[in-house]
Amino acid sequence: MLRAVRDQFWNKGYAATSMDDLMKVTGLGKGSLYGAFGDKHQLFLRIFDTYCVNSVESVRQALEGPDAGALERLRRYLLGAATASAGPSRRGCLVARGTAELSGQGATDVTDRALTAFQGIEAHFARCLEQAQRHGDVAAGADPRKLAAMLLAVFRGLEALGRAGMDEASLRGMVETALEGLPVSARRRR
Amino acid sequence: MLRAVRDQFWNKGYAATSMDDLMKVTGLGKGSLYGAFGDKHQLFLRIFDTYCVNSVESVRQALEGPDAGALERLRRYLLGAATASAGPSRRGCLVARGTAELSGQGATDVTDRALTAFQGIEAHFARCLEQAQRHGDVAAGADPRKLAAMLLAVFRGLEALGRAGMDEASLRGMVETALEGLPVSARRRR
DNA sequence: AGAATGGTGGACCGCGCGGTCAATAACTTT
DNA sequence: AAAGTTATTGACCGCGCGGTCCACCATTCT
Repeated sequence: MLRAVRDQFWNKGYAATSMDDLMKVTGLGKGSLYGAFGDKHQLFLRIFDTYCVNSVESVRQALEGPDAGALERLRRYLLGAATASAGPSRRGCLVARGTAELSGQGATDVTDRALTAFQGIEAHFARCLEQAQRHGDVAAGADPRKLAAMLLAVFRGLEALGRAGMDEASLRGMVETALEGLPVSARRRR
Repeated sequence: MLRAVRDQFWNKGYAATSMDDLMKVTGLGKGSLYGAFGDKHQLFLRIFDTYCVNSVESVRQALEGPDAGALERLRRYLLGAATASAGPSRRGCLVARGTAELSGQGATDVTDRALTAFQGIEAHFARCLEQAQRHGDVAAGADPRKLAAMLLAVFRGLEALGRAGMDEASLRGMVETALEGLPVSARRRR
């Protein structure tokens, strides 16, 4: 049922979603919604929060594994994100949409959660890069955290560009180019 | 006067901006607005369009110059974007905000303009990188268009992360890291 | 000067919004 | 089975929305 609410916000945005929409989509009466969550904003926040947590968790799962395949897992994850952002599935990422819409009118509760999520994702990228470094796929001298931060920017860029309708091939190309730019350990350099 | 409308949309978003807000901010009567533009959506589109054109143009201007300083100009531009995205100025980029809010309910007129703008910016990045390549700051074998696309992703990522409240130092770091990843011509490699 | 013209303002419209609340249904307890 | 208790409902509220429309006034033409 929370999922239905989430999809509604996800598809139409915060302001464009009315409480009647939410009634229709959940099958619940208006009073029940207000009784359980108190507010449209609070309801959104609830949805947004679990979405953020899930996002970070799904990144963790996707990157989990032995040192050997770490870089490849990261690559696959980012390419998957590129494909997902591009498809005419259209909806993109709720975190991006929510922050874009609600930042700037004092909704620090929203942006704070988004920031935390982004930092969580960045941390997982960094851990994955450390693994890759340990395995020798990334140069020993490199700073995994800096690289992770930069890949996070690319990651969010994919989402933004995908929303504008950029095609899948271009987005995947960006990922490849970014990964090619990672410092490779000397013995692996072509 | 169009500037006042633009600022309103820019600060509050599309859905959250009412026609009364626009009346107040322009000093015009409602009938005048409708007489001149016909519609809230059309009015937004008008604003959005010129904003897109101006954005691309401002990139062009920022990157214009001799081959010698091309890479440095690009670097400065991206660092400036990082700083601008981070400040508690808050408003960020109207293209990003508009596409995030309006993509997905068939508003292809909005996303099309945004996509065109992004491609224009990418093209200017690529031209600048070609210059840098000609001057020997970028490896001869590299593909400036691919690099430009990747930097575009970083660029849009900065905006998205800045909106979530990420601090300026982090954003600037991402730019530096991305630029360090560019293939440097052999004779300049440390 | 007076008539014709067209751009302008803001009262006005119906609607759908976020939010409330008393009536009611469903379930628990004895 | 009856009483008590909690959860659910949808009619209802006032408001502010996007959009319309006409009286008004400044300008121009004769």
